[in-house]
Order: sequence, then C-alpha cells, then structure tokens
Amino acid sequence: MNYKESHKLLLRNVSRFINLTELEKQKYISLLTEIKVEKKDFLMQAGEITKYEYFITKGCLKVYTLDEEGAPHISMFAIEDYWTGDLSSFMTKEPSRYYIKATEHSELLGISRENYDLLFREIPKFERFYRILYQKSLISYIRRSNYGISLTAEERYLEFKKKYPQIVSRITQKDLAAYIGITPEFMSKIITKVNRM
Amino acid sequence: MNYKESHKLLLRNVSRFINLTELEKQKYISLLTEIKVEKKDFLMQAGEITKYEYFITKGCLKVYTLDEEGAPHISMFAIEDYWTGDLSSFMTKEPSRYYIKATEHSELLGISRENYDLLFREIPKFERFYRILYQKSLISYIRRSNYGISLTAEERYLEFKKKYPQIVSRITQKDLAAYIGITPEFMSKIITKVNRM
DNA sequence: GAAAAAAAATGAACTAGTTTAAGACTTTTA
DNA sequence: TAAAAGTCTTAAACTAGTTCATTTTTTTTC
Repeated sequence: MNYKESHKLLLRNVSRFINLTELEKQKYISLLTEIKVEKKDFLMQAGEITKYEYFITKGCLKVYTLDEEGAPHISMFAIEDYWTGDLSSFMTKEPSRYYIKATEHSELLGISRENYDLLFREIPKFERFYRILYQKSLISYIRRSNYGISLTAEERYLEFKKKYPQIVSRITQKDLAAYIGITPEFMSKIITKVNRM
Repeated sequence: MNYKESHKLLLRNVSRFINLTELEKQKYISLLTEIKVEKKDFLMQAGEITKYEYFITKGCLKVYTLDEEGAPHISMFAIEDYWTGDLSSFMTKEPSRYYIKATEHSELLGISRENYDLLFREIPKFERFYRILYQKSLISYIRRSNYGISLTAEERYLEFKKKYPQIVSRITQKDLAAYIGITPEFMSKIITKVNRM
C-alpha cells in the first residue's frame, strides 16, 4: 500500500524492533491522530491530563516545567523521528507538570490512551516494541540522570553538542541554558570560552 | 507448589503486572541463578561485560561509576524487592562503566542474557512485564534527570529522604553525598542545618 | 576490648555559577 | 520598514558548593 510520508517515517521507526504485516500496519495507522502546531503554540500545558503520546514527523518542540520562581527547566527537545509526551500523566491520568511548546511549525502523530491500550490487545507484538523502546530510553536517562550531578555546566554543554549537533543549531541559546540547567548569562560565557579555544 | 522465600518475593514482584500459571512460574524460576555477596564485595566491576540482571531478595548494594579523578558517583542504591544491574552493558554486551558493591550481606536472583532472551520466547507475557517495569523506571528517571540541574543540594537531600526513608537509615552519609552529587563535608553541613530546623 | 581504620564535624580560603543591570544585536510583527 | 520584543553579551557583586586541613566520633578488626 502507498502510505503518506509521515506514516512511512513512523512505520520505519517501529520496524527497527518488530515486523508488522500489511494488515497490522493499516490497523496501527488507523489508531493515530494527525496533529499540527504552529511555532509558539502549546501541544499541552501543566495542569492538563495528557491525552496523547506523540511521534514527531516534522518540526521541533520543547518539553519543560516551571519552578516556583517561574523559571523554565527544559527536560527534552523533540525533533523528527523522536517520541515525546508526558508518560507519567499519560499512564496515571493525573494532571501533568509539563508544558510542550513548538519552537517551529511541527507535525505529529498522536496515539490516545484508549488506542494505546487497544493496540496491545489487537497487536500484542507492540508489547515488545514498547519494551525495547522504553529500555533504550531508560538506558539514556539513567546515564543522563548522573550528568547534572557529576559534570560541570561546560562539560554538559559539550556533551549535548556532541550528541545532538542537529538540535543545537535549531534552538536558542536561552533554551539550551534552560536544558543544561544554568542561566542564559553563564551559557553565553561558556560558549564564548569554548569558541575561543 | 511450595516456593522458597526469595522466589516468593520475586513472583509477587512479577505478579504486579502479569499473571503466571504454575508451570510458567516453575519455568521462570528455573532460569534464575542464586547469588550471595558479603559486605564490601563486588557484584561486578567496571570493564566487565555484565552477565546478569539482578533482583535483590535481601541486603543493600550501591551502583556507581568513578570519574577521572577517581571520585565515586552513586547512581542508585538497591534494596530488597528492587531490580538492579547495568542494563546498557547487559544489552549491548560492551564493557560496563559501573561498579556494584554490597553495603551489607546481600542475596540476589540473577537472570543471564541467554535466559532473558529465552524467557521472551518461552513466555511472551514477559514482554509485557518488562514493558511496564521499564516504563515505570523510565518515568522515575525522567523526573530524576531534572533534579540535578533544577534543585539545590539541600532540596535533593530532602527529596531523597522523603522518597526513600528506609534507605537513608541504612547507608553512610558519605555514600549519600556521592548519590546527591556533593562532597561529604557539604553533606554534613546540610544535615546539621536540616536537623537544627 | 584495644588498636586501627573509616566516617563525621568544623572552619577558613577558594571557585563555579547566579543575580542584577545595562547596552548591542536580531527577529517578529503591524 | 519602523517599532517592539526578544536574545545575546559583558561586567561587578554575590552565594552555593568545593578544597584542604584538623579534630572528634563511630565502626571494624584481630
């Protein structure tokens, strides 16, 4: 069958871990919702109960919380071929603490909680897909959870730049500072210093 | 059938997410290795390829890396009813960067990589078990990965104490400092301050 | 149960990162 | 295309956390 580009990208992502029959592919795609957001629009805001888990087919978004002083802490940037959302709120159906905002015009495929549950019943292979997907994410978050406490801000910046060069060039220095966990002023100093070297 | 206490604890842990028949339980248990370590003994050391994923039935262990200066960074404390290991090395079969050392006499059940793979073939329900287990771990590591960059050391200490009161009383202040990401001296100051309040 | 080893406390001098403020540069919007 | 809004840079004063050195307390070991 002839799929649209966004669906092709998703099916390619899924086929890394499991093989689907033609019928299963069609069933899977039928469970998804297409979503478009303009730059600066929110995909979701703190206080809401997350309706979807998202696969990004185009664009860039930032996932962040606001602390008591109202300062943002970005927990991830999501671009094409990445999954994002608030897994905690999605699973517990409790209000989220996260905001997700597009930093560019973005297009996504969302799966609702009902369809996510249905997916496992209809195509049990997806248990395996998500087992492997979560396993890989877990490995990278376990590593990352040590960064904040064991690396200096400069080391965290160099690490991010090395791992995600495509992202660095698409986001502002201010947002990068909110991800690294420092002030924009200190981010500016680090970049000046690193460029000088 | 009559299982020993350690196996009962594990079966209870697994039954949170999936139901096993009597036969499946026996099959599962047959795939496990019993391991005992004395206080200060290593379960594994950096440079080795991780052989097992571990379920702790008794005791307490610390999982840590050493940085270039030889300073330890503890990424988790594992006690009874917890899972531990180095998932990254276990999956990729590359040498680990982690040390796992018992802080008390400990008893564990280990599953080897071959048996882990076999488990999914023999009892596919385990894809679901691990999907949910990794999902829950992922949720808590996503949250934790922000702690280091968005909370002060004192806030991280209070957070840990609130979430794991049973662990705080079993470990040294020095190890707690290596987990929180500060020097033992500053940990001492924080504890003095918090107790004074 | 005494000696040795490790952990905890305290304090003074230091450093990585913050705060505040102001000016220059860039992007967005009407 | 001008004005407004947001981003980036620089610098001085500040604070959270480190380093190093010493003493006290607790735990381990024989």
